[in-house]
Amino acid sequence: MLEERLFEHMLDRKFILENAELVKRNCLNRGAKVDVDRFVALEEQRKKLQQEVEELNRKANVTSKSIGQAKDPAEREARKEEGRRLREETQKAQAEVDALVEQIAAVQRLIPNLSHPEAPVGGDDTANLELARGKTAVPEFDFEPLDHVELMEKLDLVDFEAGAKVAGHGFYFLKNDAVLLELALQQYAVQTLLREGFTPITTPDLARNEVLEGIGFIPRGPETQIYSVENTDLSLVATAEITLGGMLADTILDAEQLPLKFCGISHCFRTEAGAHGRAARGLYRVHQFTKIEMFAFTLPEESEAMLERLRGLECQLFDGLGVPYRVVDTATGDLGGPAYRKYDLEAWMPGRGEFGEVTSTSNCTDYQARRLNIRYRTKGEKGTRFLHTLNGTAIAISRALIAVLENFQQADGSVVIPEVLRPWVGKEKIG
RNA sequence: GGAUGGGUGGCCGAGUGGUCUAAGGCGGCAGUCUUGAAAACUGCUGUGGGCGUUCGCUCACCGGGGGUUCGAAUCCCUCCCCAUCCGCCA
Repeated sequence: MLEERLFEHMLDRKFILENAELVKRNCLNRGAKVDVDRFVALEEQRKKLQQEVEELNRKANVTSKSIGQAKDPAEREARKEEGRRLREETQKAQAEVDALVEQIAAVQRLIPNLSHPEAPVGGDDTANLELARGKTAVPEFDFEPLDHVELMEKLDLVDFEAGAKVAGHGFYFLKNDAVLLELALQQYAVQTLLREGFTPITTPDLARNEVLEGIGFIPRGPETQIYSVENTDLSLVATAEITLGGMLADTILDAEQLPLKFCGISHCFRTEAGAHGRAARGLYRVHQFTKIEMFAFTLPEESEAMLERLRGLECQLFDGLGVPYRVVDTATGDLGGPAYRKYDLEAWMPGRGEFGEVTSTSNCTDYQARRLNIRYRTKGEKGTRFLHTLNGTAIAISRALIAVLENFQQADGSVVIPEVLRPWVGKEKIG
């Protein structure tokens, strides 16, 4: 019961007002510096002023309506004057409200989603909690394993120099069997999800900034990860999550239609501002890659089960590939703005000798739905409610390539193709 | 890129300055009838907010923003989107 109420008003102004302490604690856990008290004070002031505006509006409406009926010209003039006075007053009060709303929104934008009670509390990724390991054991090599950059260059699978020449550092050309591998990984992911009832979709690679903001990105912020297109309100998408969520913006669905599950294929563009140096070698942190993304719209009471399902699918995909990985429950400080709970899959990367993130799945509850105005209607019930959105990586090509190549490398420098990919690659081995 | 026509409630669609309520239809819900269902008939039926002890009252919303006016779906400006045709093009 309590939880249901929680979802219903999550992070709208009323909820924040009525649960200021809870919101404050959550901001602290997430490392979000937000002045919740100021929000409450401003919002209370706004509510009072808003009521005054509405009362003035009501009076002005009454006056206006009476003019059409007044016969006497002098009487009409007098009422017009009264109307003018009222409208002027309204405008003044409204301007005050607008100014308040702007200040309130500025604070509100900084407030992250609530957090799942079981999500590990902590400031950053060092507080993340390992939940499980994949079916495949971390490989023991009887030789010194190469990292994917060395492997790919030896096998003529990539051209980083040409990428840098054409588009700058962080861009690359895939070549030869790497291209077949990319296509195979796409097929493998899409075919798997098709069997699970997902609707395959290719999406635009650009989106309006409004949509980016609805999903929770800040396109023109100082630390943005987003490429903006000059002289437009468009940005290159950092993930198909943006376009898939935006696809249903301003939509009211019937409850029976839910859940909707999409499997989107798009390119992803990231500036990676300030991320140079650390783990930046090769394909790990690049400005462009292809990604197969899962996205689900669900009823509020079904989103937690859906998150487990998306995580299960990610495990299934990487178990199927034969790539060793661990599942991590993301700590509150590392959740970002929209996620209520997030699991990452981290694949073993022999070249680095450590685990590296390859997928991420989040339950964003109604945080994105509220900002994008995506609701549902239940038969026989009055009104509408915000639905829940979830996203999860099926396969991010660049990082999946690292994991596959590094784990399947042989002593002679060749790479065995995972069995599930062979139908599309058309061979058993590269090199 | 050029031309033209459009954007109205869950959907379709009327509405070019003022009768309190955005016509009508479809869909949906309820009722009558029926053994049950369908059909027919009758009634109800937009979203969000505020106030009020049930009934209710009220504000905003006709693609977005701005303007004219006492009063705008309607007039003006601007932007966006959609359709059709032409041009260009993978």
